[in-house]
Amino acid sequence: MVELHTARDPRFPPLGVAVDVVVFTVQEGRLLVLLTRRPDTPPFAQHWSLPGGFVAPNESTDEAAARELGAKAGVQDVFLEQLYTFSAPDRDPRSRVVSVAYYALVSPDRLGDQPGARPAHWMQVGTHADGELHVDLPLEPAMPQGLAFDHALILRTAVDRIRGKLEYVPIGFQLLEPQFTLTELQKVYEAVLGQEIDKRNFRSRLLKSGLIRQLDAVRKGPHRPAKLFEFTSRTF
Amino acid sequence: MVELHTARDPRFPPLGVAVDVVVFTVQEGRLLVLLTRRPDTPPFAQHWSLPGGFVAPNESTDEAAARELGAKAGVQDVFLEQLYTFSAPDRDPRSRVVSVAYYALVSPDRLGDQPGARPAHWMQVGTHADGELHVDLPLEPAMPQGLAFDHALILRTAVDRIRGKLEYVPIGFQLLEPQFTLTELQKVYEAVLGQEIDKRNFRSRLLKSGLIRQLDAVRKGPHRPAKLFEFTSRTF
DNA sequence: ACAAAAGTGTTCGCACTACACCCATGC
DNA sequence: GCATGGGTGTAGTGCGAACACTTTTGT
Repeated sequence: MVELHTARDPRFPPLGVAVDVVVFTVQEGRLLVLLTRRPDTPPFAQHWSLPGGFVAPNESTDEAAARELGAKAGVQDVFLEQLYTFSAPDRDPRSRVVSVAYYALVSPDRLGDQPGARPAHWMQVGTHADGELHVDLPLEPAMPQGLAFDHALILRTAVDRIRGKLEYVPIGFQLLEPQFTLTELQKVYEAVLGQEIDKRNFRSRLLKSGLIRQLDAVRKGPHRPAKLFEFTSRTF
Repeated sequence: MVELHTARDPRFPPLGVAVDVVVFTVQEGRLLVLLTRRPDTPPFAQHWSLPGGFVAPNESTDEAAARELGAKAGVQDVFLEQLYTFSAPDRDPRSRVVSVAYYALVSPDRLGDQPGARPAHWMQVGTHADGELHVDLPLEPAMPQGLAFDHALILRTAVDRIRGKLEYVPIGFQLLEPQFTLTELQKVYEAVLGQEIDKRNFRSRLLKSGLIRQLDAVRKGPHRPAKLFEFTSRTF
């Protein structure tokens, strides 16, 4: 802890502390992550990067992450949890910056306009057959490849986390509107996990779990209407 | 991230960054945690606290935690993982300090002398019937009660983590010598989980898992000798 | 009537739980 | 021979995995 110095010990100067937020959503069966464009100046000029920013003196990293989420994605009161802290001394080539990474889950209906000053876009996170991830960065001419800083590592860590967590914590509903059909819920699971799920097993498991409750309404579509469900509790 | 300023933006000054390490060991069926004594000066004068210290400019938090572990507990090359980052603005009343907490698992045979300048002691972590934790702090006269800073929260987070992790990752062997008996392993599990385990179920589960291999040696004692085992891999 | 998505049950194997007695050794 | 910890098996139950066809609606 803090014993080695009282005010400032020159061997241990304060460091830059930032938050980076991996914002996920699922649309049309695809897992999407929000990326922003780096400025035209080095380092990583014009690369894509995770939204993030420095922590202010009077706020926790949780608050800084929530603030970033509002500023860059235009959303509030969404699922947001700490992921991991990345601290390699050279992760930012300009100066020492420790990044406390967060991940957020946002349902498409809560996505507002993106008020960010620089462009922010939703990119699909795909899974190769060998388990490797790839982000579908647009291949504009002369577009730099790869994510800025160590953001590819942060993204991979975040995807691993939500996949592991999805299997034993009901976080899937964070990516859906309050009312949903079982097929919609299954599509979310499949998008996050990157693999298909058996429909009958999925449905019986969810119904037995007591996590969801059937409503008296249906979603009409071009075919047979689907029963609507809601989660029994929005907190857990 | 770094985009908001290049060198230094006065709204986002650098912050103190420290590591705190929750070092666990198991001895005689008791889960122990290493605590150090705060100095005689505020804040938290003479309170017990987790070992920790500031992060140097040229090291990662992983390296800082390993360095702390060597300095305060006298051990190297032990299991050490990042736990969580604690960042409440007022968690250190003197100045803003963000703490990246780690937890370590050390087997008793690897514990060396404690080279720390101030006293460090192993305190038992017990579990009440209602699930609450308690640390058996020595009740010296005029001894301040409770851990310094937010260290009670960090400890509780660490205990929850190793309990959850023990059930699906083989971390138990980190707390044992390379060769061990099944009873010794079971005692470790019971100490960490804070509850008793059925002997037959425990043994059949471990043997079926393939994680351990029986050796041709036995541990002699005052009674029937016990077969010795080792873990099939020391990495996972 | 046809296309498309919704909805539904059974079997099988495995893992977890509960539970009680004999065995090998030192003293 | 006795005290002490080491070592073993079975029955019951619940959960996840595999697997294919019928139903309902819109067009």
